[in-house]
Amino acid sequence: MKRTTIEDVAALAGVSRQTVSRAINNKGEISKATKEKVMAAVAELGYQPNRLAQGMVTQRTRTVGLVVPDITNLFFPEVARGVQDEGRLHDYNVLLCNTDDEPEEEIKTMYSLAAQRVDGIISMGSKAPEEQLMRFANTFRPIVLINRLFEHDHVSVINVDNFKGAQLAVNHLLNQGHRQIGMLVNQDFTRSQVRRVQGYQQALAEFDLPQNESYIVDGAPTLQGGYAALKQLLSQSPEVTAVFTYNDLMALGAIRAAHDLDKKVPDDVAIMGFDDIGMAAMFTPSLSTVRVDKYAIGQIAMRRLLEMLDNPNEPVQTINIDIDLVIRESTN
Amino acid sequence: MKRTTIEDVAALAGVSRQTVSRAINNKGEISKATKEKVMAAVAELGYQPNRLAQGMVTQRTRTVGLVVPDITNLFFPEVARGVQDEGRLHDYNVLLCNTDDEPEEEIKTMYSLAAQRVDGIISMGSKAPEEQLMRFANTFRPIVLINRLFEHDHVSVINVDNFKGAQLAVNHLLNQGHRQIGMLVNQDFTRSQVRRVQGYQQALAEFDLPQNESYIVDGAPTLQGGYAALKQLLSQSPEVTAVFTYNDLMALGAIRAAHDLDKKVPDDVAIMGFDDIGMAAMFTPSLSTVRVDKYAIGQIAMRRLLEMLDNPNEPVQTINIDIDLVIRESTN
DNA sequence: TTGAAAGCGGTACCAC
DNA sequence: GTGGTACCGCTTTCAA
Repeated sequence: MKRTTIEDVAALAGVSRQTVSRAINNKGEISKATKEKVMAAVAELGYQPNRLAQGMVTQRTRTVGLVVPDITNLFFPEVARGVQDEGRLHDYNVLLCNTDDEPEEEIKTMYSLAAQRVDGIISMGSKAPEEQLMRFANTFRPIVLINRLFEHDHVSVINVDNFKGAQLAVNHLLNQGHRQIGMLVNQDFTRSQVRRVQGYQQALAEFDLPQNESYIVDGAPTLQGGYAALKQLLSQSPEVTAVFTYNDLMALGAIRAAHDLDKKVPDDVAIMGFDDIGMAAMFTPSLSTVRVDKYAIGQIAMRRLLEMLDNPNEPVQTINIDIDLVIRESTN
Repeated sequence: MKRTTIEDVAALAGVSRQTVSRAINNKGEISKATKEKVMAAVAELGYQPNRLAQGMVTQRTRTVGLVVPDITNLFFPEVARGVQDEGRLHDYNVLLCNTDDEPEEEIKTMYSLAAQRVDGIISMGSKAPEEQLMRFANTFRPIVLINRLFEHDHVSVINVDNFKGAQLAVNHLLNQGHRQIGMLVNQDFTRSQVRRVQGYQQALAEFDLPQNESYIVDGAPTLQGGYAALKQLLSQSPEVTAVFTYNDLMALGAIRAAHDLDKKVPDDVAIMGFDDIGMAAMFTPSLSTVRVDKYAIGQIAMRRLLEMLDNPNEPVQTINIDIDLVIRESTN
């Protein structure tokens, strides 16, 4: 299917290609009459410039890459929307890639995006080894990393205040009178995971409570993971009366597990999540959690990327996203 | 940041550009010795071919466009994963676009994807006017449409058996003894919406039950929409004992609404959804629903697109995706 | 087996 | 104000 080119438009309008280009891009001097003639031809042929060709010469593709562990995880679609909506405002398209948390896939993906000449990359929950990420950042810019600590002058970083969030969450449980507080977490050593555990530990420490290793139970960051992890925790340590989870998905799975164990939430076990996904408010009991504005994260990341594109020499930034506590029925 | 080009590799290896191209693409005759020399240079420079340039000459970008109403809606991320995973197997990337169910945005998006020279487009839940879609299909190929009826020799269609699914669902409720059965639905006139309502009506008709217009309540296809719609339905028609919803999100919202109205599910109201999203099994009560293999839909759509790309002259296909009933706690 | 030249569809730069 | 020409980085065609 031969598509119409700038040449066709030029021929129909009886002008040169450059004139067409000027008319379309509102660039350079051009008489009103010619411009109208050209635009008429454009409309008649339904002409749209080939973005590849434009990209070749301008070295800009108006495309960014968004790398996430798994778009199926309820956290990421909202971030993706933020990125896309902000991108659309600036006529940018988004290439979405999943890594399944595999560092090699992640690195491969980033190089592939670079080969496709995206203008920038936003990567969330990166697990790539420091050194490989460094090597990549040396060859590509700009990059925005979400929830990963990293220093490089091509890389801006956006971090949720995971430590504070976890601290607030556990403090709330403590203030409710709980003293045996467990945590369900996916031990994947990402920054957000580590910080949430540290916040949990800090809160306990400030209450002069002992750190009981066996109160921290490992599990996948999913409904099923939380379900299994709570069952394990309660069978090992039946004295536990409250649980803080790595994310809402795990928390909702845990609530179901409690239900299946004939434990009432929050009377027998209080459960507190992290993220505030849409489902959290509708669940029965509705979930107390730490709210993270996922959409805003996406928006901010995209804005940062565009700024870096416009001002390549400006120093990179580290942005902290604030969080707050949402108390619902699952804690009391 | 100047990236290394084929020229750099050629210079380092001491050969011409075409020889490098041949070595990389395993195309044409080339001696083993030269090839090794070239590959060494490629490795040393970390060279990756510019995909834009490749696309310009081959007229293939190895990129497809995926158009969805809203990636935030739990149904779509799984389909997107199916598309991407299948795409990745063939070295394809996916441009993801949201339309927010706005026909104009949808059409604009498709033209924009065409301008970016994606090799094909997969569009889900299209609401674009027939005539505009037709005009677009005349200028672009190939296209795969999911859940929209459309005939064009550039367009393959994938349909979930919505009619049968709705029929099965309502039949189950009828077999449980329910006779006052309501439906909560987003009246957006998409194919899937219309067919699900028709299936509901057909099931009632086959039981010689009257069609009560006021039993069909309109609502957004979201948690909140289902929540509000159930409240409205029960206040208008308190005699209703069972409800079938357009999708699981509405069903889960409805369950919460029933809870807030002090109605037991399923004892006071039975609730049946559609889609079987991951959350359905974890909710309390867990949700009876019509299972749709969303991941498979994405996979199949991508495969179909690749086939159409490989065999442009083969006639297009219409593929039906089968469904089945999953009975859980919310009906009995 | 290898290289030179043309061209994909645009834009930038420089004449006129 | 408008047109000619070079060139972005690659593959295809054809000649050597």
